[in-house]
Amino acid sequence: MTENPSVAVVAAWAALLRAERRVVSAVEADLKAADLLSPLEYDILLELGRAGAAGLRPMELEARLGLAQYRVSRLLDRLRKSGAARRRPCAEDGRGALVVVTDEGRRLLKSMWPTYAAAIVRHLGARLDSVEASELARLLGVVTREAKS
Amino acid sequence: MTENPSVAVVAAWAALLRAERRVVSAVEADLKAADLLSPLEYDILLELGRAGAAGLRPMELEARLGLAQYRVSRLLDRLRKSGAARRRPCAEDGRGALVVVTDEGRRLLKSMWPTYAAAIVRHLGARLDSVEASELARLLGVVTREAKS
DNA sequence: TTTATTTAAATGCATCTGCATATAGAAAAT
DNA sequence: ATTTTCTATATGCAGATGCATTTAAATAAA
Repeated sequence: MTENPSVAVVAAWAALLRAERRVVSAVEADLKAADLLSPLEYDILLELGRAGAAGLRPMELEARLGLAQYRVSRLLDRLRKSGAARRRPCAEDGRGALVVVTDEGRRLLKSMWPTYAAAIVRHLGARLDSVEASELARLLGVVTREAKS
Repeated sequence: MTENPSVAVVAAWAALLRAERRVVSAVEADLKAADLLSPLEYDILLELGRAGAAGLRPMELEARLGLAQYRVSRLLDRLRKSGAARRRPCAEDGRGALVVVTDEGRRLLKSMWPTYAAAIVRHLGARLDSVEASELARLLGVVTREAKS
């Protein structure tokens, strides 16, 4: 036990692994049952939607969602193939791409929300009161920000 | 927005996805860099270790870790192939298996801990004080237990 | 300029995951 | 006792992920 990495931290780590597996796979199952996109694909379309007609660079998506480069590349491939997104040439950088959500993508995004929201409530919301939910969001937010001083 | 699934719940959901991706992939990277097992494999060996010579049924692992049946089956395959676990016939149930950690598995488990603990501290612990860590563990624990009344 | 270095994105290949199903033994029904 | 149904685990196959590398363009160095 090297140097006791604080029992609480290890407990939080273990709980994070377990909670994520349980909740995410349950939500994913609900979405799949309704023949919809995965949460990750939803997130990408959401970002693209916010970016509007200007589109977004894959590297930007990579940074915002914290995904590996190749993963974004292939996720976009699939969204493109399914008709939810399309590419535009990038004026400032010839290597780059700009990815834009299509109308169909927007419709899909919108149509997913009721099911998605219901799944979130069912598998996460139903287990927390609103104070707990806020606190959980806050703590998880802290975790993804900069290291403590 | 179906019925406003409480902004806080959606925030917690989004934060859970992000935090898990960031922290888990960072820890996994540290383990991989040291040529060690994944956190999931560690967990399995840990459970097997606790079960001792009696071993554990795959279905029991499935339940404890919240994993899909086929996933456990293949994870055990690999642990077996790598020499960290082995099978014993199951007396009470001819269909079943009993999986036992090997000495090599125990050594591996033990040798992993310093690196694993350091990674947990680095990528999770360093961002939380001990009160926050406990609170996070508690809230994530609540999420994996039964639904609220 | 030409050449070297870096950066954005894509891709071949091996592994892993998820789904559906197979196998085989246990428990229940007849 | 047979047959049916159910349960525990494994597995073929398709799709996804991760790694390493490629391609092509941008930037820096010469």
